[in-house]
Amino acid sequence: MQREIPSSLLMFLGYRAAEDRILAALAQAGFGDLTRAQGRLLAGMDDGGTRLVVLADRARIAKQTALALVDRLVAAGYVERVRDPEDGRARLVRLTDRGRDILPVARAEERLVDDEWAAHLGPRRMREMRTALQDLRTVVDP
Amino acid sequence: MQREIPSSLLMFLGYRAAEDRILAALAQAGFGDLTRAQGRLLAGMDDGGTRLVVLADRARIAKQTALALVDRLVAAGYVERVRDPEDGRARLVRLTDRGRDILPVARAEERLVDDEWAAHLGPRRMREMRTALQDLRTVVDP
DNA sequence: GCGAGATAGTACGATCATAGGACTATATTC
DNA sequence: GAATATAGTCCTATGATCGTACTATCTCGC
Repeated sequence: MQREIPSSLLMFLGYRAAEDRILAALAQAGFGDLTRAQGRLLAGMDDGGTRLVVLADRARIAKQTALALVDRLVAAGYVERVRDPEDGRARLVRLTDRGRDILPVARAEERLVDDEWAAHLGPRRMREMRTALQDLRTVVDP
Repeated sequence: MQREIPSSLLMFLGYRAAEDRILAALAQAGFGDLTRAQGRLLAGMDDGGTRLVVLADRARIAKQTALALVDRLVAAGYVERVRDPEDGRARLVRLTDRGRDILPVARAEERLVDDEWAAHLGPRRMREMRTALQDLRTVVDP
């Protein structure tokens, strides 16, 4: 009798496979210099710019780490820092035009992966899995 | 209308939360020197020892990376290297007595997390989510 | 208004994680 | 037995990660 595989490990496999796919698609589209950690940071950006601490929080990293990643992204021309009009301490990290070109590629691949998973499970089970995962957010992402 | 959250991101949240919990439990039990990457490597070990390339494959890292992690784990006294009787090129990475003490702690916390999730979703939905995740392995973990 | 405490960003420095390239020893295949 | 594949290793370079600590700014209670 085989030990039960923890749900979290199953999630790791899915997450990691999807991330690999997105990174590969980005490389294909000319964004081969993006690293995994940079990608995770970018995934947390919203239109109009995002504060460093928010990015760090979303990517589950310390703000010093986020700072280093943003520095690299700035150097690569993907994001820029602008003043936050609402808070003199803060600055907003915002996508440049080049950075904005990443989004459609990443989202298309994200969507493709989701569609493949849905094709494998069938629409009903896929929907159920997704709602279950979403419901777990209250436990997992407080 | 909010953009749909990709399933893979939902999985990341779950995986990461569980990993944090396990790491915290291990630290509590006196294994505070274990890092995230070391933990992921240890999670891939089976009784009787495991080859480096297998560990690398399971943790989704290059064998050079696995080598470095095993070196640290050896130095920390958690694993040892023994000859592989079936292959002169290979060596088996095996848990020491101290390393074996990690397992019950990690598994108990793993289980606790799974139980909490089940309590939140209810047994039926938890079961459905798990089987869906398991079915995705053929797509995601070829 | 003002002072105490919280928060945003940053800097420094140490350590770990990660992998490309290349090499050796052993196995496998034909 | 020769050609090829595989397991482990070394060297090296780069990236990721965070503890500690500091400054500037904001917020809240008085």
